Amino acid sequence: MNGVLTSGTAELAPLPRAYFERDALVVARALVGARLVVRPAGGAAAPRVARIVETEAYRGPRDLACHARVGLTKRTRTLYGPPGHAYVFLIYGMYDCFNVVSFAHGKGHAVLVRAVEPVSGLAADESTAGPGRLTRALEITRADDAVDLVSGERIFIAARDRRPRIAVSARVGVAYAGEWADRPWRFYDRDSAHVSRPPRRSIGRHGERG
DNA sequence: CATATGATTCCA
DNA sequence: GGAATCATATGA
Repeated sequence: MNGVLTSGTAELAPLPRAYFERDALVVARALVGARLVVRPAGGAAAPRVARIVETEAYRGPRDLACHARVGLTKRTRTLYGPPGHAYVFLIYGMYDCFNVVSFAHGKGHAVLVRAVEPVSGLAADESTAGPGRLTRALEITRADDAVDLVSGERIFIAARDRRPRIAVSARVGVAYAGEWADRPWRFYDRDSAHVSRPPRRSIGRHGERG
């Protein structure tokens, strides 16, 4: 299984390991517009394909919003593992969050995927805006923790087919992290209607554009 | 062992 | 505004 798929005329192939071997801040920005592909268990059903429209960078133990702040534990084993693997964790006892381990083995960097927009193979009525919603729609669970995203077997990420207009903001839901919560480490597609927390709609000509 | 809490979502 | 719901982290 090399993971190569065809979607119309576009080829979907897994991004290489080197793509993920960069600071999470770089990977987070690069992933906006990339496509997330999930092969349903069993392999009979069509792959689910979605375009990533919102991400956040988490940058290791010094970043007090990052799970890596507690050091290497059973939970953070994957986060501290090699880049290009999925780090999936349960949040609030109810939702699974999908992350991509980045930078280098032992660094504790990851990129949280916060929203995607459906491309193919997804139920049209299910929302994919929000980290808990997209995993539910794509059927990504903690069972997928530590899967290799480069092998192309179960989950992989394919390059963007066009360059999105990217906006930046502070990360969501990390107020406990003090000054780290204010870092502009959230990236989203300005033109997507599937971002989890859209910017305030500007009224008139004085509104900022993202 | 006991307790607090979270990279969220949904409902009133 | 508040509940749901539970694995993880931390302290007794």
